[in-house]
Amino acid sequence: MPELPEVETVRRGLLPAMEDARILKVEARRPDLRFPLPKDFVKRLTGKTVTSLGRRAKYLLADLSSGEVLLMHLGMSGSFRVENSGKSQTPGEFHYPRGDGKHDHVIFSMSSGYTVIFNDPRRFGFMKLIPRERLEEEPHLKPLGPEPLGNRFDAETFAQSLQGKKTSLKAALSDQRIVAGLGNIYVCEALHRAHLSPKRRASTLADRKGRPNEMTKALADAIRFVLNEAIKQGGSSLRDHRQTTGELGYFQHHFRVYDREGTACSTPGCRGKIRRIVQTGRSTFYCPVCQR
DNA sequence: CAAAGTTCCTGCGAGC
DNA sequence: TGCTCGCAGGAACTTT
Repeated sequence: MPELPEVETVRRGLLPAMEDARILKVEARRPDLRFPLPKDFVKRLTGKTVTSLGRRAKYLLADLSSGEVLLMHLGMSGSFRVENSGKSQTPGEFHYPRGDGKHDHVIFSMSSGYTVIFNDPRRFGFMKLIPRERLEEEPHLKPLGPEPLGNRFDAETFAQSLQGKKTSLKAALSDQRIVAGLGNIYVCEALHRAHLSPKRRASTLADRKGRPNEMTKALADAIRFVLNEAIKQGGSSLRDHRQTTGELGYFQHHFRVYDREGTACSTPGCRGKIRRIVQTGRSTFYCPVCQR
């Protein structure tokens, strides 16, 4: 669930606690998340300073004074919370944990005075330590396509990667090699805003030479727009977190199609109704009238 | 019950 | 004909 805007929101929320702060203590309360924690995990982190906290697609990267990078992924249910003198706050108001502490798996005590707690009920998240000079070869990062909000993503490169693809636009946008960081929610939202059907062949967004057309530009713009809006709103709080009592992200109030099956399409003048279909095993929400 | 992100596996069909 | 490749679909991991 955490897609690019949620991960970016988490990153910003963690900055005051982590950036330029030393890790005084690490507690790993279980030996594994999705994968076993790295060997000597606690030892390799303790006493090190986080020199910067970055993001690539849905991954967080903490640069350490030891020359290693702590790579973190939230999986589907991972969250961080930041605590200080008994009070807790959410990083960027995203993903407030249930508060039972039951799934608090990794705890960092920082020299900033904050404690950073990684909570992940479903344990699809993971943490990994990588020497900085080997970041290029990291198997999780290597296949990733351009950052949608970065300079290397534009209609030209987008068209080139869609050229000749027989797969649907939904599948193409979900493919992290084409553009990195979108998940089910923002794929649906971007396609709706670009008025393009999730079932449309990806290759129709490039000409024979792989050049962009109006649709390519519209979709690239819609992707950037929807991600920027979501980041402004502090991300989305997701359906299986709706019972939580803490601060939430607000972007879900801006969903135009996601989880809105049967509701009227919000496109001005459109009389369509939002439909749900299943593509490559996942729900797709779209308007069959204004998305072509 | 299905939902989420990622990776891996199988099987189909198109095209060479 | 037989091979490779792209793509679809499903399984797996886990919990509410």
